[in-house]
Amino acid sequence: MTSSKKPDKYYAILEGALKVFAENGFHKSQVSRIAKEAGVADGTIYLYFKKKEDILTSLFQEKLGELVEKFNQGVGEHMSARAALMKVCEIHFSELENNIHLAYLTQIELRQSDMLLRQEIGLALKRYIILIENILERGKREGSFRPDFDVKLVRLLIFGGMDEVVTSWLISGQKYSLTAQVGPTIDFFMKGIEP
Amino acid sequence: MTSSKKPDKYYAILEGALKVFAENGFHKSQVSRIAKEAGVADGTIYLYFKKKEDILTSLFQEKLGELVEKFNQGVGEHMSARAALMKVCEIHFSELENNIHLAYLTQIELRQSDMLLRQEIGLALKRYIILIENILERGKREGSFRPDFDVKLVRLLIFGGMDEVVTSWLISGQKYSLTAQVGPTIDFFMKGIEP
Amino acid sequence: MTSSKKPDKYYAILEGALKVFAENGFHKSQVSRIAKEAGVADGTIYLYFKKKEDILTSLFQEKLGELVEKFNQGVGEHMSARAALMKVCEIHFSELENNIHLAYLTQIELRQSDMLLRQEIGLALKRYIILIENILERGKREGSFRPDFDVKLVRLLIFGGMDEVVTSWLISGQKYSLTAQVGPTIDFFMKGIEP
Amino acid sequence: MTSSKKPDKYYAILEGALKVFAENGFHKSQVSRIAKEAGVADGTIYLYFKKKEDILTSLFQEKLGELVEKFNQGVGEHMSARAALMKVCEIHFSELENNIHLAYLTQIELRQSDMLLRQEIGLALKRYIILIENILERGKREGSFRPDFDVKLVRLLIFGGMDEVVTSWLISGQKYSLTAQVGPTIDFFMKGIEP
DNA sequence: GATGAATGAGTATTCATTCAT
DNA sequence: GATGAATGAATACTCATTCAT
Repeated sequence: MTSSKKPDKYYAILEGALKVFAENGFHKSQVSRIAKEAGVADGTIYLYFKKKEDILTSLFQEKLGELVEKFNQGVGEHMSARAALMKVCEIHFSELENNIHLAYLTQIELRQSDMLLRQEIGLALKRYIILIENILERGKREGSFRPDFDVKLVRLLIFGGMDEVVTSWLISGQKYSLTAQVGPTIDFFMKGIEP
Repeated sequence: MTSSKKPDKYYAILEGALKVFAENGFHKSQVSRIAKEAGVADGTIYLYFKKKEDILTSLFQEKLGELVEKFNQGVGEHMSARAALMKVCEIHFSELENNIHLAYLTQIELRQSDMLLRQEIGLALKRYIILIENILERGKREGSFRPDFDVKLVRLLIFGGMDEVVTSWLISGQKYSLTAQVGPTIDFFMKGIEP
Repeated sequence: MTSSKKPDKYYAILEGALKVFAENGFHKSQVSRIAKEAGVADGTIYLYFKKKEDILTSLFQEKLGELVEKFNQGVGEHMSARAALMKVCEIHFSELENNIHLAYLTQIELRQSDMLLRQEIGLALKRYIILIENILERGKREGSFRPDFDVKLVRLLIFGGMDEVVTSWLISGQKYSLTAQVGPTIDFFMKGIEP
Repeated sequence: MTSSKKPDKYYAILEGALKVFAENGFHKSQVSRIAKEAGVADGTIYLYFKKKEDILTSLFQEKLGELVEKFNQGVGEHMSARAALMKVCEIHFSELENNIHLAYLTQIELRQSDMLLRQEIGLALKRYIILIENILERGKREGSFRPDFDVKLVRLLIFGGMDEVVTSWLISGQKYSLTAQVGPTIDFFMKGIEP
């Protein structure tokens, strides 16, 4: 349970920023627009954030933190490795399908060119990455997965695959159901394409 | 055969931009910096490109066009579907491993937030996408791949997987060999992780 | 006897301002910094002063008032005009030498560009000016000074001379004794440079 | 002869700044106002000056340079020391009386609180200072001045005196003739006030 | 075609001042 | 009286784009 020590306005600004960034992208978003969206004065933003970029960074950390939390709550140790992997994919797809602003944030804004930012994101995602790797290792131990694959590489391939599916769905205009792709996706991860 | 109708300066500017964008990112790159790098006057750029953004777009089109060309040249109809898929992965990894500026461009800059840009990129990549899909369909027909997977979905999963491997390699500081990952990657695509 | 009708906080703020202004100059001094220095809340300052500029004005008036008071107390009617003039110079130099913040205030901050402010300062200094003029006139009457100089002009020349000596001493980094200059200064005022 | 290497716009901006600074003071002068006064675009200013403050600095240097030049041209070695001193005072008073904007600049703006700036001004004035000291020393050698005064101190007293006379004249609203004060001023410097 | 000096629109950030508590 | 969180006006500076030469 995360006790929210931060004042309401902090979150109001983040929510405003989430909307404005999703609509215009970081660079085309004006601070004053975020302030208006959050219902505060321009200057108030600077009581909570040092620079415009800090809003983006904090937004990532808060939102990715929440997301990672959901993965950790949704996936239990009692599940079979395969079931756990499916759960991960379900949560990944459904959370983003149900929160289009968050989807924009993660699939589009997250890919900023700033190397520093990328590395911060990496940290925020670390727990998610570890969760997937743990499942893979557990599957190997339990014998439900092949014993001979490189966990780190496969983790990248699985994460990258899901990520691309979400991005494609987003860019295409969300014309189809993302959660409907969970089954076939897991099927591919498990069996590959070899007959 | 690409008959280069464009004057030398056009390409000089693109090469300058490739370097400058890779070093600073699109938004932090000044047009005058690109001009200096290309050895032309600031104003000259506007004889070849309408806006700063057009440089980026043209750069994508030229560079992705060359890349796609390499895929098409490297992958023959005579190859088995499996061999073709491996060839695709080989080219994908080796071309980016051998051209770090291009890698930055595709893995980092390509992910700018502009939706329009993303769609243009989609078009530039279309032939690559089709190439992969053709291989998948050929494999199905030939019986070397399973007959029951969704080609479009699997294409996303394969492309996304490779893409993530490249990005991870790039962000980590290119500490290991990217081409060494071709074998295990294709192995995963073929067999999945099921024992 | 100055009955201090003003509450302690009024003076606390002025002392804080004296320090902050001396360190940063008026324009680069933040009100909140003065508040912190004075140990009060930002808003409290506005219970005692209408605007930031008023702090400066009040500071001048208080400090110059004290200074003028010292001149009036130090210089008696019983003294010879020459002795009185020397006393003025002694007090002028020693008071500023012994209070470096006050020296910064009078020699640097006092010279702000605001015409209104300059005129207020003129008023605050009026009693000092009159004191000097009185001495000059008394000297003329007593016959200890020449009868044929313009009192107002000479007062400017004397005041300006002392002022420049102080400023020079301050800017040079207070490397030498200011009070040691009293003798030669008065000597020049009395005899000029003619042999 | 100073060959003006700088382009016209450089001087146009300085003249605009001289006017605007004199009217409003440095801190209350907007860059865009200076640009308008100079007949150039806002951005053009930054082709010639790095920061707003640089305009002020350059202005000082140019204007004080011109002024010092006039002193050096007006005062010859053939003059008696006394005549030379009178010439200095004449030029000092008449140049400022005839150029009210310059008077504001030197008497008001020059007294900014920035220590760095003050020291730059000191350098720009150095040649003037040396000129006065040379006259004083020549007078001592020639026997037309007393042999026993401190040149540096007397230079401060003379410069400070003249300076105060100018400032007083300026603040009072230029109600009287400044040049009419030359005679009595020199008289005081020569003879002091002793009978 | 080529130049690069000139343009001027656009915006993050600061900080004096207010006012609900 | 005292507080300090909130306000929002104000502006130096950048840089993509233009256009006279």
